[in-house]
Amino acid sequence: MTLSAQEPQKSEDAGPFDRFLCFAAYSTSLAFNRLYKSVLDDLGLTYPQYLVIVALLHRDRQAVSELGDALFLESNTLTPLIKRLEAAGLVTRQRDSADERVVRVSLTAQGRGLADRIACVPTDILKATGMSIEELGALQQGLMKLGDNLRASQRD
Amino acid sequence: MTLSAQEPQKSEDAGPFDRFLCFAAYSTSLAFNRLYKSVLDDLGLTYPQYLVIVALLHRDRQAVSELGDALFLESNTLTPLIKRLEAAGLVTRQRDSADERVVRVSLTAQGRGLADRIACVPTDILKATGMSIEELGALQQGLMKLGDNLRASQRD
DNA sequence: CACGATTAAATCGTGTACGATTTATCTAGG
DNA sequence: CCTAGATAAATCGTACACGATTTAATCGTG
Repeated sequence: MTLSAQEPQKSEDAGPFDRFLCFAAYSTSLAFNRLYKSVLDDLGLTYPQYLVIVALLHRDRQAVSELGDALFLESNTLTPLIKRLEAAGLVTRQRDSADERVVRVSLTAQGRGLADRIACVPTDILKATGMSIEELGALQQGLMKLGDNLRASQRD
Repeated sequence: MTLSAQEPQKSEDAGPFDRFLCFAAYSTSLAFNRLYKSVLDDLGLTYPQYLVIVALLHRDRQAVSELGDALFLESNTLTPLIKRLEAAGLVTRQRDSADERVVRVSLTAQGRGLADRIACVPTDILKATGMSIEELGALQQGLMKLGDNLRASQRD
C-alpha cells in the first residue's frame, strides 16, 4: 500500500481493507452520516433524530420499543435521544394509560411542521450519491438482505 | 406499517425507511458492529481498534494521519483510540524525529501476536452474512464506489 | 532570517451506540 | 389474590465520531 497523507485514497488503492465488505459498510455509513450532518444541521437534527421524526410522521404515538424495532435500536440509545427531541419541542412523551410500562412518543405541532423541510432531504442525498436509481436500488436490496442475515445470525 | 413489538421486522416489512438506501447502510453498519463486537470481545478489541491493528500489521510505523486516510477518520477520533491501544500494550506512539509534528504508531510484540487470532475473523463474519462471494463482492464494489462519491461530494 | 500560513496532533463538548443493570409494571400459575 | 417471572424504559459506564478550537512544528516567501 502506498498511501499518501495528502491525497485521500480511492477505491483503486483502498489499502489493506480492500477485501472487507464490513469496512465498506462501515466507511460508507460514516460518509452518509457526515453528509446527512451537513444537510440536517439546518433542521437542528442528527441523523438518528431525523429517523425518529420520519417514523413518527409515518405513524404517530409509537412506543419507544416500536421505534426501536423500526430503527434497530434499544431504549438505552433511544431514551436520551428522544429526551433531546422533547427538549427541542419536537415531540412529547407520555406513559400509556393502558400499560404504564410503555412510553408513547408523539409529534408536537412544531415537530409535524418539519415534514415539508424533511421532504426534500432524500433528493439532496440522492444527488450526492452520483449513482443511478438502478444501482442504488440494487445496493439497497443487497444491504437490507445482508442486514437481516447479520441480525438473524446475531440472535442465535 | 404494522410493526409488532415482539417480532423484529424483516425487509419485506421494513417500515417507512424502505426507500432509503442511507438507512440500509446505517442499519447494516450497526449490525456489522454488533456482530464484530461478539467476535472481537475475545481479543479485547473494538471494531475501529481492530481496523487500526490490521492496518499496522499491513504496514508498521504509520503516522496518525496515514491511519486516518486509511480508515476515513481524523485525529480527534484516532488519538484517544490509539491511546487506549497503547494502554492495552498493543502499540507504542512516538514523535517522528524528522518531523516532530508527526506521531508514528508501531505494534508491540504483543500487538503483532494478534495476527494469528485476527486471521480467522473475516471467515467468522463471512459465515454470518449468509450470502455468496459473488453477491458480497458486488455489494462491496457498490459500497466503495458509493462511499467515494459521498466523500467527494462532501469536499466541495 | 523572519513571520504569516500551513500542517499534524491533541483537546473539548455533544451525541450516538451498546452491554449490563435497575426500576416499575404487568401477567400467569398456584 | 399473590408472587415468580417477564416486559418496557431508564440508567450507568465505556467507546466511538465529529465540529471546532488549540498547540506545536514546519514551510514559504520576501
